[in-house]
Amino acid sequence: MRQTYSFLPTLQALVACYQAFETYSAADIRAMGLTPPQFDVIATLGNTPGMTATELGEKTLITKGTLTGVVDRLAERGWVERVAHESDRRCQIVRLSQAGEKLFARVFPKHMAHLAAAFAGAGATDHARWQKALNELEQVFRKETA
Amino acid sequence: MRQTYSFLPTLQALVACYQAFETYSAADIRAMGLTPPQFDVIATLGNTPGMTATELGEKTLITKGTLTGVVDRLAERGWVERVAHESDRRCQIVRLSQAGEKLFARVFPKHMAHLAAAFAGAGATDHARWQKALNELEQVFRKETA
DNA sequence: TGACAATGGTTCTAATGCGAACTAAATTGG
DNA sequence: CCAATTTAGTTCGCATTAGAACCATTGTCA
Repeated sequence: MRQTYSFLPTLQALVACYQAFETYSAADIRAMGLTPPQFDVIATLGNTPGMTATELGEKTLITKGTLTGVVDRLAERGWVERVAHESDRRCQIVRLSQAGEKLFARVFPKHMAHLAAAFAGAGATDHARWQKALNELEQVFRKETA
Repeated sequence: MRQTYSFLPTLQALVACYQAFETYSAADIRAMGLTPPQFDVIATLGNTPGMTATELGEKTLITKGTLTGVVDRLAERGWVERVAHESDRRCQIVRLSQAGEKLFARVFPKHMAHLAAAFAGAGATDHARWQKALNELEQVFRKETA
């Protein structure tokens, strides 16, 4: 009777795939003393002059309530700093500190290499097919919300 | 220089797709007064005589440390119960209570309908293509771990 | 200009989430 | 048959997570 739902295998595959990625990626990130969201923020801020907290949340897919805490802990460790926005006093610009830049230079290439190792056998055709499938599937859930 | 990493768009698509699913699915589940992990447990236990906590964790992809708390809260509300395993005193069988069965009968079809609505336009060919892509991608991360 | 809605962040609560340390029970090897 | 190892669950510490309530600031519009 479970099989009346023909979409379940697709959803199970999506969740299993995402979990596998998370596990593979997070192990490497934690070994460097960071959490996945912390790494996301550092990676997003790297090679930029900084950005609004809202913009940072959009890029990292972290909700604003959560982002406050993540940035707090990164700021405590001296890797990011909050500076006032020039024209809009509601905004805060979040950017890497000097130490943050150094951290970025150390951990970002390292993690990219870790990911690249996993994709060693994949070609451009594979990536195109995967991206097409994922984008289609994403639209399945977005069209209902809109 | 970001573009030296040809796999990043694939990973971004995976994360975005998963997030879209989570958001779409969780909204419906929360509206029924449950959290996504709680729904997973209820759905997994439905139409079964119950199972070991380890087995439940494997099916729901919830780590054992987390599962303890999830089952605790479901047990407090009277939806699941823990019973001793017959031969192995280390194990506990987790199963739905009477109230849990009623809850399952109420929320499971409802949520399946919600998901089915999203997949309304998708055919068997689409599902086959999506599953193939997701399984391939999952193996990318698993082959390194093994 | 002055009520009023919209936006940007913080704070709060409840629930995950993971890894590591821990207890109890079962299994294995010699 | 006993010591050493494995397995099943719980507990703990720390960090995230979503959503709602909240404050301050900005934008809109009559």
